[in-house]
Amino acid sequence: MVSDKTIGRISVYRRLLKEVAAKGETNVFSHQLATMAGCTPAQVRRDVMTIGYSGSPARGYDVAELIDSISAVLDPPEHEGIALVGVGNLGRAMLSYFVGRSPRLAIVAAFDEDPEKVNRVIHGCRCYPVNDMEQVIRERGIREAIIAVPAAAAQDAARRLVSAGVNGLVNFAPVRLWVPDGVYVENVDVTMALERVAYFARERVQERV
Amino acid sequence: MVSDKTIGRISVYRRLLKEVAAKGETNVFSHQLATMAGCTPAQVRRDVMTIGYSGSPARGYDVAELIDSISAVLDPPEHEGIALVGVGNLGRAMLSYFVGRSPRLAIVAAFDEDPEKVNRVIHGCRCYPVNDMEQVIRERGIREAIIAVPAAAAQDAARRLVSAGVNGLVNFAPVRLWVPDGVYVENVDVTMALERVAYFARERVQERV
DNA sequence: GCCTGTGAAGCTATTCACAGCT
DNA sequence: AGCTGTGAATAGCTTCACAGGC
Repeated sequence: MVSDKTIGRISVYRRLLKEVAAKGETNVFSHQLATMAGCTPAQVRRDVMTIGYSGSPARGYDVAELIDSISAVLDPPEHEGIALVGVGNLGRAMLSYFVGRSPRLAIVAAFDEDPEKVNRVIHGCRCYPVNDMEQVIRERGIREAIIAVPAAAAQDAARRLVSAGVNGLVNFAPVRLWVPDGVYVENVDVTMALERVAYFARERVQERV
Repeated sequence: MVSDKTIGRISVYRRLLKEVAAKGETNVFSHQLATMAGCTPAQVRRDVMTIGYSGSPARGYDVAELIDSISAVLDPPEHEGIALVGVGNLGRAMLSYFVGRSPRLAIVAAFDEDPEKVNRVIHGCRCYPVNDMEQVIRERGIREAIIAVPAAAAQDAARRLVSAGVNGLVNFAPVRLWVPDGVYVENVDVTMALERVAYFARERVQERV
């Protein structure tokens, strides 16, 4: 079991490595990856060690091999479909964001209660009525979902998703979700992010005085 | 100086406290807040201590006073306007999200290069052409910004924002931004969040076997 | 009895520093 | 000379556990 911090960073490394590969580079040193990722070389080496890959002192890491090693950890053994609940502005942003991304993780079903959206295909993804949620999720064997509904509707969405078999959630609603043990929730809290930025932006300025 | 973890949690506490206040409760115990926030009572007490508030063993914390103490840390001394760069789906989601929120932090100017959007008012916020960015930000004394543009445009947006005086950024683009010392960047990395959820959702299931 | 405030302990994550390799 | 891999040290964060108060 790898720590959540390391999982987050290797996800970033992989994205950077793909950029490096696109430039035609075949090898990369820990200090280069560290500069790109905004962390220390020691951190990169420790993370790489954690996932069981190793490079050579002479050439650093083989870009393609490191991408494969990271993918072996991050990627599900087979394609996994993701559900999206809520096709408002945020939901559509998620759809356009994940269109044409990693084939292993793609949004395959969206849910909304707006009759205008239901049964239409939005950004390449079919939108179902909320009432069909349990059925579609079971049929497709969906295990992860993105909650992009207003705060008041989030808990109920989570409950229904979990009851249909979902055990991983990305939650954009500004509420703490109650879920059974064994369900993993990652909260993306924009208000918190903004308040944090406002605080540290102020503090940093004062620091320099 | 308070740690970023604590700043994040007290932002959550404040939101929860406002819910508690709305129910008419005037006092709350650390274990109640902890349950709502998904952390331990000791953590709550430590955070409250850090920001210099204290409750009473008999009544716990006074809800209104604790909200005020948190606000004294989090809120800027006077109203601060925030800029939004990129009025696509994600940008509009941010606008509707922050409409009618805390009066202390509000999006006061949006920027986009789409002529269809420029000079219109969207969700109550005026949209300016990207070319006016420096000028509007200087005139309004804006210090924080949200970057909601595609990855390829993010670094340039950051550069222009910082050159105009912004020193706090919430970045939704999946790239690491290069900014001078003294500028605080909070990355909201949705791909990372989703990959993490996929990983831990899988691991947790295996754990139970 | 059940709460808060807090020193001290415990844990986790990060960084150091250097042996070993090319 | 400059890199990786990694045990050891450090730093930072969380939890324990209990004194003190109502």
